[in-house]
Amino acid sequence: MREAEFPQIDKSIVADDGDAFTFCSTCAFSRACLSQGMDKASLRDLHMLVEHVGPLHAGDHVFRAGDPFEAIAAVRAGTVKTYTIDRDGREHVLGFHLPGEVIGLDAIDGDRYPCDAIALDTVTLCRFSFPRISMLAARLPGLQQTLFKLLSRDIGTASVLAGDWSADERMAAFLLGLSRRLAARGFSARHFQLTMGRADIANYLRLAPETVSRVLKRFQDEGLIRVDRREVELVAPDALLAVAGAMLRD
Amino acid sequence: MREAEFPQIDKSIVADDGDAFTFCSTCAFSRACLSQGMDKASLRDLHMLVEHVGPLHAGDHVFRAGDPFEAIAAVRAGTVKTYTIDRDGREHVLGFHLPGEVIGLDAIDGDRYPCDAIALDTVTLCRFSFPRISMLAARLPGLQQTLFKLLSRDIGTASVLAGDWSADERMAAFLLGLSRRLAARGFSARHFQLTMGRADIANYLRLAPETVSRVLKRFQDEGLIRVDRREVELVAPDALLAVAGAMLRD
DNA sequence: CGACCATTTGAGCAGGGTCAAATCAGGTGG
DNA sequence: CCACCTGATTTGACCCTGCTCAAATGGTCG
Repeated sequence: MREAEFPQIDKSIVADDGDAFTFCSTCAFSRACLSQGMDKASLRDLHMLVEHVGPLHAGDHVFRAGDPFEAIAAVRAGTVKTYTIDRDGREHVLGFHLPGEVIGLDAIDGDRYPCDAIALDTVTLCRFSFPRISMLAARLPGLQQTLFKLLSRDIGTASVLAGDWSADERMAAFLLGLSRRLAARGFSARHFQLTMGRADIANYLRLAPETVSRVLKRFQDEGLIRVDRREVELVAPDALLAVAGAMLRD
Repeated sequence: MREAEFPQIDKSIVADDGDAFTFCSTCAFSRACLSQGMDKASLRDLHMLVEHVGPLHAGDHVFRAGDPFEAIAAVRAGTVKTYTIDRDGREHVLGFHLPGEVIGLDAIDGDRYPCDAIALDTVTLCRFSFPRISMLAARLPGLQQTLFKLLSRDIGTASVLAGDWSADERMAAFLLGLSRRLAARGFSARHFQLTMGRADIANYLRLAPETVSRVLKRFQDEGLIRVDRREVELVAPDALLAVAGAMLRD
């Protein structure tokens, strides 16, 4: 049922020398590398150092804060939440990572992961040893560029979230952001499941869970969305975009 | 007067073949590269593609949002503010960049700078063509690693700022952050000048200027700091750290 | 001295947080 | 098949931090 919704994950590639191999086309690397015109031999080199992980189940950790940093990982299926627990015991949700997205990049600086990564549902991953992928990146300009871009993009994302936006702006941008990211992977942009609870959404958006609940309800009353439990339908995405305002359009 | 406060900027290096050249030791690259044990010949290669820029004066732009992205830059002297102006005309201060820090990293993803960078006082820079430094990074593992780390660190910094901290926590962390960064470059950790106005600080911390003013005053009344105009003295850094709490210690 | 700008100070307001209670979906056991 | 338990979500009432608006202060430079 859930599986059926997934777009094709793997892609068959025939290398120039005639050798065929299978490449997971969900992970950011393959997509980015393919789009950067990386040749097939290089794709195969990249493929060689991938370690497929999972399936993990809801609540399983991908890595924990303090673990020695060895690898970054691309989500193939499911949702991963990254978060920290500060000295006062408060949790800070850093992000939700959908299929195709890469986690662990913030660990490069420092030799340990600075946050926890936990599966919110059934998750599979591609794991890339960081020393090895750096080494490969030195040989493959396209890969190096891809890594630089992934890192750079995360800076931008974090900066936007750091802005002083209203609860409405945050919520609207969050929904549209999910929608766009899901659409980019072949899922429906209009109708999707929230894989995380209200408390996680609230924490991520720096709001109280009660506020998330109220804003969602108001959005529904205003005809912008329809929500039922964790199921969301964007009824008027354009109106939602207007609410998100500068947070998305900048 | 101001100049005298600056620690030594340039460092003389004698390459293995006996050639001597001067290397600016303020910029993050040289520091990081030196500490990564990069050999002298490589340092010279890096030095070859540096373009020294400036001095720029308060109000001069280093680059503007929308300019084609060509280069990243390390601040040698002065303070650079990065900010965006959103569709509603509101300014969002992204950061203040002190000597030794690198700007333009968030432009790598996308072919244009996503923000404006403006000098707050007299600024000099080292400019590195990005295509050329990437190419060099492919040859020099230490440089590639340095770039990855710089990018990764900025993700972490932005994530912390995105948290939901109180005005007191933000202000305390801001002051201590400046202090630490200045100290790392050889300036006094206890006594320094704010090169930015209250409005900029407020905007950066997502507070109102009035709140910044009030919090600073209260910190002074409580004996944590002494402020006069733009001059700050950290009277009780440890107490300030306690106020910053999890924002800095995590 | 006077204009100008940044900063401070004061008073009042409100967005969103907190606390507590009600509701509801899903899982369990009878 | 239904009562019951559990944890998530919603709803209501109230409060507080930090914002807004406005006016005062004070330093700087012609």
